[in-house]
Amino acid sequence: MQKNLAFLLKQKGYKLTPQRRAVIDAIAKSNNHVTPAELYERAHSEYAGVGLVTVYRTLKMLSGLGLICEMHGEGHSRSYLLRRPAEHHHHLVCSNCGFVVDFASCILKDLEQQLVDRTGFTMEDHLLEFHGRCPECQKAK
Amino acid sequence: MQKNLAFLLKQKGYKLTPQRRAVIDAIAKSNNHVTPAELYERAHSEYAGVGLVTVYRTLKMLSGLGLICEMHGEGHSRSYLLRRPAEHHHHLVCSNCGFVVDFASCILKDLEQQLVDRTGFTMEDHLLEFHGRCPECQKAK
DNA sequence: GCTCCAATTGATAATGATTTTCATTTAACG
DNA sequence: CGTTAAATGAAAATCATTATCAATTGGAGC
Repeated sequence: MQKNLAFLLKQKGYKLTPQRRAVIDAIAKSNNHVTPAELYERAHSEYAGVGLVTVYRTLKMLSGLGLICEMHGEGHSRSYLLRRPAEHHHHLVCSNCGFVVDFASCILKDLEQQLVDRTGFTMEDHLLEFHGRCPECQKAK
Repeated sequence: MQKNLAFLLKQKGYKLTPQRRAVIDAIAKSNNHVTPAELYERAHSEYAGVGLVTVYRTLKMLSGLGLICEMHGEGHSRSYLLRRPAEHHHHLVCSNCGFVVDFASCILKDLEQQLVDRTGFTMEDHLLEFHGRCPECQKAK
């Protein structure tokens, strides 16, 4: 289990229940994005006392704390989740197997400034994802 | 009603029903992105013979033809839709009122190439959205 | 105009993801 | 230990979206 995550939870005044432990464990162990349902399956098999509802609640909490982040897919439009490498970053996702590569890019700063100048918007956030085929899946096909 | 859209439909071998007319009208008239539910409301009030199911079906068809495109939001994660200015482009969305500015940007080509070189992925698509406050909403607040 | 047939339709039911409700349990504190 | 607010699971409630299916209809050919 990720000591830092668990510790941070306590710090923020959240109780550290075995259910949350199980969910956090399951996220920490997965090196891809996962759906709440998948996460439930994994967490539940480790510790039977975890319900799907609690998975949703825990994910919302972790998301609120900025410890995980949501994924937005192409066609699906169902929300996925992924562990976050702390700083601002973006995702490159394999459309076949779901493998995710994180990358940090501030190439957008220029573009952002151009848009601000042109439109008068104030910027809050942006969303950038690339979709393609990872090397493994290229071989497989 | 958008003559070009209706005409294109016919060209592609789709029947031009009054229901579809109403839905296309409603999209063409709205200058923001709209949910299927909103669209149903508008189309239905114009022509009562339009059901929600038909809205979904028509949207899927239009999307397949590349005449409209889906939006992926921040928190919501429900799929939105917007009329499309034909070519590849991205969106700048006001997080308050939903006003959308389209912009074309190929600034991503460089980044895309970098990622290809570094990861071995083949690229299929990407998703880029900026979120902020439009000038109107800045004033209002 | 009329006929005909595949395409289209709406009502309804089904599905699937997420949220709410609520009575019960429990972590963390003293 | 005892207390208490927070957290829990089960079940029901909400949503958005899709599938089913019998009835309707656009439009090509006459």
